[in-house]
Amino acid sequence: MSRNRIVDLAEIRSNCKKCSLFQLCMPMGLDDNDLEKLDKIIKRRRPVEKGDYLYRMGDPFHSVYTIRAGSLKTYTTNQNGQEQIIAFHLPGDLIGLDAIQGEIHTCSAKALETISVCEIPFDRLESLSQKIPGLQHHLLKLMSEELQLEHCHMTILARAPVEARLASFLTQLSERFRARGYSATEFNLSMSRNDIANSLGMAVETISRLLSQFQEHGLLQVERKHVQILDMPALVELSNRCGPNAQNTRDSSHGTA
Amino acid sequence: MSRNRIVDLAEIRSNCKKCSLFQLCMPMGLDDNDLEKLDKIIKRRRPVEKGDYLYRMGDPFHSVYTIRAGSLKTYTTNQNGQEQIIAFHLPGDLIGLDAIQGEIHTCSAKALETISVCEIPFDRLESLSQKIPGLQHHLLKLMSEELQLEHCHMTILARAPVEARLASFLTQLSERFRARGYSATEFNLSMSRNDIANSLGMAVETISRLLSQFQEHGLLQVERKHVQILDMPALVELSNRCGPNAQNTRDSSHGTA
DNA sequence: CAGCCCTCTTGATCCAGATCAAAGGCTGGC
DNA sequence: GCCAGCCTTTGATCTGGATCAAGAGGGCTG
Repeated sequence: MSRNRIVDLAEIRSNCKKCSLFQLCMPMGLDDNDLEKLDKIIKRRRPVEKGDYLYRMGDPFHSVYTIRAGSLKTYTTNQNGQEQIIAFHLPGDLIGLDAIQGEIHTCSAKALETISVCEIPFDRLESLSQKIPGLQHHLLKLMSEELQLEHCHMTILARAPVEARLASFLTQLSERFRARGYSATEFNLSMSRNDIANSLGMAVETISRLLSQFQEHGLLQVERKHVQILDMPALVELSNRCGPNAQNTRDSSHGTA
Repeated sequence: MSRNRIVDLAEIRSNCKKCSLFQLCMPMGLDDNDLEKLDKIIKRRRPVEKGDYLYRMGDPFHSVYTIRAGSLKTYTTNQNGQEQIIAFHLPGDLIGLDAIQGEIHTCSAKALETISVCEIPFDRLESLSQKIPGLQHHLLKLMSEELQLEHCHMTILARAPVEARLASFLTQLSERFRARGYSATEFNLSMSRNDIANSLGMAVETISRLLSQFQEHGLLQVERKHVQILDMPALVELSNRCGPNAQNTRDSSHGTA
């Protein structure tokens, strides 16, 4: 199981200071002393296999997690057992902060592929951030950012036509890849069409149709999980157009507006 | 303008310790010493009139606000000028924390009626919470709670049929009134039907029709802004049923399932 | 007090996108 | 290497809720 992961494990043992994701997950401007303190409270965990849970809705809350590699989804489950995906998370993301209130996880976190994470016991993080002002600010900032992202997502869910939803999903993902030093125009989707549909409040069939349509219109190239964005400005334009008449804006020869 | 508000102003000048909302907006367990420190950084502001802004999207972020009386809505505006309501806020709510990241307000906050608020300069709140562990924890907890509420809202926006959306809105509002010591079954809606529709991702007409329908089914009594809930269990049931066949569950004689 | 405007309600129609159906492709297991 | 099962795509149909339309009621203004 872990035989072919020895290299990963070795890498995982490296400390915060050497971690390439450090700038994403933790505050700039911590001095070496603070860094060491932080490093001490972090537990490196064994990789989590695809489909496994980092935590489940209802679990007691003890730790938050930063993703070192791979991606995962967080989702809630309602009375009828239907799941609703809240967000997808990429390397550098800090997850679990939504469970501080109530001290019970209100989402489940499931790996979309094999992932590795750092576990940070929350009580220790909290007392550490009591001592390190930059850390406290960083935590608040991260939660604030999460709120902003969700506001954006809510806006999309409430009003946007399907084209805008998918375009928005793709451009946002692209932006996040760019921020992590990956290509912004070419990437692999770690989530299924079903997951995309779920997170955007749509049907799988609609996702599939739209991807084909986007490809036809020359916005992107899609082959199974692999996506190459060809016309980013058009996609961005589409994603902003949450109003009426959100059709192809590039080729206006047969546009409706 | 403020001539008929002298009494309010007097009340507003009272300090945190005497404030009836204190338990809602600030952490339990602060000792008198801490309380005084907190009290010192809080500015009491003149009432904000109905329709006025506490802050606007794009404004630089300096302060967070606790609502002392009245209610307001926060909303974002997209490229096309369409607004999307993020949330309604009641007395005791602390708002503005979503602007920490970026230090620019990403929502506008507009009074639904005349409100009074306490303004808390964020930098001072932050350094104070650096000294008072309970305060830091409280801030984190409040943001965590906000995240949870938004997850819930997102779930509703993504999937729920209109009956569930409205039922959920009403039961949540009821719950919040109860938490503030008001009646959970009889209250006035400070927001217009339009605002309700907007926040739930629906059309005004649908809100209107559903309210009539709920009334016909004996779930509630509604007269303009005034609402009296008659069958809370049924409403709760409706609101949980985010799945298919979310019709009247009480009278199963003509149910579809 | 009349008039206007704005919010709300109710009815009729329409359509975006869900659902139903069915046929490929991959992928993982044996 | 082959089979089973899932994921994805594409087409056909259906429907929930939006949109369009038209009053009705309330409240603010002059």
